[in-house]
Amino acid sequence: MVAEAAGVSKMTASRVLRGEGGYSEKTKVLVMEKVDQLGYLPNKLATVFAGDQASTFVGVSIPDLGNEVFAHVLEGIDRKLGVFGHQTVLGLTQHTLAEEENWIRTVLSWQPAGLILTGRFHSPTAIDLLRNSGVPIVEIWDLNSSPLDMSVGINHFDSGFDMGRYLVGRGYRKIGYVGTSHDTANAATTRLAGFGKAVEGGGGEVPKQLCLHDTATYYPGYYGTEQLLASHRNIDCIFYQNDAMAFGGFQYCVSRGLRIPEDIGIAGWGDLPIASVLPQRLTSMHVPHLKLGQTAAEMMIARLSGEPISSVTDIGFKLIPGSTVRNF
Amino acid sequence: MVAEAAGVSKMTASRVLRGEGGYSEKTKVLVMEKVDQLGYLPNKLATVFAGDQASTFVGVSIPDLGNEVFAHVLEGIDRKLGVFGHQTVLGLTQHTLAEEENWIRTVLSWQPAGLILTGRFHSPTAIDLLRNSGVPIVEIWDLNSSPLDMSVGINHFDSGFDMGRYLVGRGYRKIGYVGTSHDTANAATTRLAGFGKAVEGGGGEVPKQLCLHDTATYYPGYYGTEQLLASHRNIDCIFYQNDAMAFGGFQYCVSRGLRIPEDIGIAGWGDLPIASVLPQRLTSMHVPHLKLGQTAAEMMIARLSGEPISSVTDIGFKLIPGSTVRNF
DNA sequence: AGAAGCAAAGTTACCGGTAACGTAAAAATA
DNA sequence: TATTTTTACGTTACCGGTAACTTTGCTTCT
Repeated sequence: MVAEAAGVSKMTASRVLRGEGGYSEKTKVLVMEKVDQLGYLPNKLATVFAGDQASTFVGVSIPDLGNEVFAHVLEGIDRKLGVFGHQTVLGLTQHTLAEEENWIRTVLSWQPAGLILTGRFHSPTAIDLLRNSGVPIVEIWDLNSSPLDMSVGINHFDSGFDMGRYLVGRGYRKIGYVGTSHDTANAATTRLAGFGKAVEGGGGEVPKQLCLHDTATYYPGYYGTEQLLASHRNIDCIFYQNDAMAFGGFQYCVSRGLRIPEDIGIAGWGDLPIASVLPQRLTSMHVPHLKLGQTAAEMMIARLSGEPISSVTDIGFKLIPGSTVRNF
Repeated sequence: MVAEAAGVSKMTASRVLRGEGGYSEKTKVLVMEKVDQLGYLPNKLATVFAGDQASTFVGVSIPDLGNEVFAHVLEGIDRKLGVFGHQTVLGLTQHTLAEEENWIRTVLSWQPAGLILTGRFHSPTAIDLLRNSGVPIVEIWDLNSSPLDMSVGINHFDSGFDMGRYLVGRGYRKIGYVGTSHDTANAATTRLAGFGKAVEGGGGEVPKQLCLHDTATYYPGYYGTEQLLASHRNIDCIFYQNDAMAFGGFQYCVSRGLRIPEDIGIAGWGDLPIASVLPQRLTSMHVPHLKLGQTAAEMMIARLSGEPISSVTDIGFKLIPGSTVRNF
């Protein structure tokens, strides 16, 4: 420690730095002088390593940032964590459990205060690691009713089901789905399952078009729609993985001269900002992304400070009728 | 260290774990057995703290993630860093130097391998901290020709200037600007300065509409356009801070029955994915965001491994003519 | 058989903080 | 004035790894 250049023991310097008392005013001034002079910064590694202080890292895994939804969730998390003096260690898992597992191993070796993971599916090894680590864990996005530790999110199956029931209720029967596909089951998969159940239960069918290994954004929505419509006849409505894809699909339909909702209905999911400026209000499903992230961070903080909290929080969703599906 | 449960000294266990030799096969098996059994994970804090190994953290500061541009840059950085075994410690600075300074102080106390900072403006204290720390630093986004250490990005003044000259060349003279505004000068400010110079130098003028403390995305583009057009007459073209805002403005103009580009020209910036699905090709400025992030990470890695690199990389931009400005 | 060489360990010290305890001098009290 | 208490420090040990050095026991060679 450089502050012994002030001619005191490092213990005294440590006391001054932490302001815990037990030193004279004279000594304090002397030490602080040297601190300024040398631009001394404490080494947090040492404190945390010695176990004298808890770590302030929180590992946060996110599938990808090309999807606005996750970018907002991450923003919510990091902002809230920052307020409480915690730092985010980011991990982009690219929708694969193997990447997640690797990242978990690495982050755990850094002795984090906790982990926030997107999704409720993890590799068996990852689950072992997590259980063994003993650190607080929040699983987000896909509500896990029996979480490893804590969970915040929504029930994606139900949200898909509700949308399916709504569209069937509007009289649609051949409702296409356009989304992306990855190696790992995820929330979108669950949503689609719920959607399919509702539509098929209502006497309809769901032709699917999955854009493999693509990011759920505008252009895949555009070309996915093109492919879907080329391979199926009489589709009367399309449900998209999210609003960005729905917007891409919307533009494709418009470019083909299709009237919305007269010729074809369009439904998105997520209620992203872009929906606020479309010529028609997009039928969608509102999910409070930023709040979800903030809640995850708050649950983590609460757990770290020993406050009692319920381990599962359903953040809820709300169907937005919009005008891109018919409303007879 | 738990592996001494195997009945060997911790040094022997350490040797086995690192595979550096000097132990018998029997001992190796014994130790590895215990490792598996106990789910042992090495404590990186200890290794790095002792100085026996370099840290694998890289601090990355980003203004906000609501702006897709930065989300993509971050994605590029994190992916590339991950490939080389480094972790991103995120800092969202909310466009303020004070936040950045606080974050820098905290991250430096964690002994990071390096820092990647967005922008070339930093508080004086921050600059002191950075200089003193001795860690490699990459300033991104806004090209800094005399960087603290390294810099990757584009010359925003020039990119604004080029766009201004282009629009003047298309015959526009009263070209509005819609963007956001924050306490700190940033790349958008610089861009606007270049734009203003070109337009005014060409005999035009630039009425401005700045959305204070808002995120540069769709809706501010929409309402900013409304305000701009309400407070100025005869605006023949609008230049936006980015494509998302331009899209919001585009929608506002369409909703008002304005024809594009006949009644009003629209120019964005950044060439975001959304531009790929619009009914008209948006006039914009292409910037390789993902590549920018990757390059930043590569420069950092190169510096860390002692490879010689040039400290300033101009990643370049390219004007996309599009069809939202007239093309006579 | 004795010396030399080598493989397979063990020992010690250190990184930079802080807890816990020790101590000398000054201040308060008897 | 003698004794206790308090203030203002200093010392030692520890966190979990690893570098550098030492020790032990077994081969191998002369």
